Amino acid sequence: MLDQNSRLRPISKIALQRLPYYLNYLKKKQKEAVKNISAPMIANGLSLNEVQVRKDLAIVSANGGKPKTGYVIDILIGDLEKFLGYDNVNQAVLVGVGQLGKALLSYKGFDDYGLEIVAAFDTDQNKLDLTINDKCIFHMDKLKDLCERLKIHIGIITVSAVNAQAVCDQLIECGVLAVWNFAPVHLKVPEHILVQDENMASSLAVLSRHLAETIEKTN
Amino acid sequence: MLDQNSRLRPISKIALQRLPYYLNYLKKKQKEAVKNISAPMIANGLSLNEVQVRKDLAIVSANGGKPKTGYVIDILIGDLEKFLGYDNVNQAVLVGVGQLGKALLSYKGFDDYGLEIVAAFDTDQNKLDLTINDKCIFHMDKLKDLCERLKIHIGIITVSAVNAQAVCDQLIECGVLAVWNFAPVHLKVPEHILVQDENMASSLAVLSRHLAETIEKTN
DNA sequence: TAGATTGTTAATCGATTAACAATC
DNA sequence: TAGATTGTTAATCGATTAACAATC
Repeated sequence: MLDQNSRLRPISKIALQRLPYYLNYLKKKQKEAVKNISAPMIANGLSLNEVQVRKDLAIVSANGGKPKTGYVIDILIGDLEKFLGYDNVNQAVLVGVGQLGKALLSYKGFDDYGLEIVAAFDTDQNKLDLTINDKCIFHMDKLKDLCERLKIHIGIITVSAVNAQAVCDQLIECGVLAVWNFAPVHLKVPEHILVQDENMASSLAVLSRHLAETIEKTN
Repeated sequence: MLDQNSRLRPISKIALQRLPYYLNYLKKKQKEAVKNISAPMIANGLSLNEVQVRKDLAIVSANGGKPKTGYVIDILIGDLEKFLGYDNVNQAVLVGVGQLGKALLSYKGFDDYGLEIVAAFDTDQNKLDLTINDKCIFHMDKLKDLCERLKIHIGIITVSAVNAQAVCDQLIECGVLAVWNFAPVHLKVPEHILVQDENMASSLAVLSRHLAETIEKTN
């Protein structure tokens, strides 16, 4: 139960990352006209432990659930969206307009998660002044001016591994507080800056190993 | 130290995901003509604990390091690449040729990680028989035939959240053993099937919260 | 009332970090 | 030899899961 006049409730990163799964599941159930839902039900739907679900929801839920009936689904969805900050929009810039950069620029779904990419940057002359999904592509020269003027706090890095650290340094110089890094490198940043890695090489390592183990077992 | 005639060395998922970072760092140093490298050096370069680095390398390295000098960088790189299976190629199919699917199809870098996307599938008539980066796009009808014929073990899901579970079920039906899931949903799969999630909604939750916390502190 | 479910405290598990002997 | 570094055992830390009283 979350008291009204509280500050931000502490939550671990790993728990935080589970919340969008709850939200997705609850919205699905909501569409099926389900009105109440219990932790054991959610746990079953998402293959989680039911105590874990209850603990996660205790952080998020303003008024908690009721024994026997569980949580009111509409209220719980609202609490999750509020906790995840989907109501207030965070603006971001994207650096590196390659295939992946273009894909992220084109993606319309970020609105739902409270993210707005306001502009993209690249050094390639051929890409400049193009528009993708109504987002302009500027030269890196203009990064600082735009970020400071619009008080941008999120930088998305979709440049190659070799350039990622330099771009990261520039973004921080421009006042960015959180970096979404798609380059397969470790970025060194000051203590108060957050780097969220989306490292496909790491994911592929997990996939490849699972296959190796599975195939070994069948021998 | 890894004895020659061993089976696959056990490793935790979280340690496995660190290995590509080591590899990237070592290759960078190799380019700088560094010949030997120590765990404390790597730990410093990647902002990790040095004991953790040594334990990770102990799993991967065939002959270990030497006190005082550390590891021979060329050998360690070879050991890592072998451990990660970058020498033998895993074939994959991709389902869902939207913006993200196209970006992944276009990406040339997967070769380096031992992944080859052999074909893509969609249900949209307009996308069929197109070719992206030499990869054909087929109708879902042809999924099973192709997967079974080529013995495909990896399925990449880049369809929308609502369709992801159905696509996942089909892939498993086709003999896929590991699923790389870009849809922001939890997929239910049999025990022996691995799902590796690339959930951008989870990442955004982390970014958004960091901003909320940082901004709260400045008030 | 009976029992499903909540919220929370205690126990377990796994990963990280500290301590330390061995060695090049 | 002296000391940096290795590999490993022990201690710590945090997250997950089990146990249980409270309650609708």
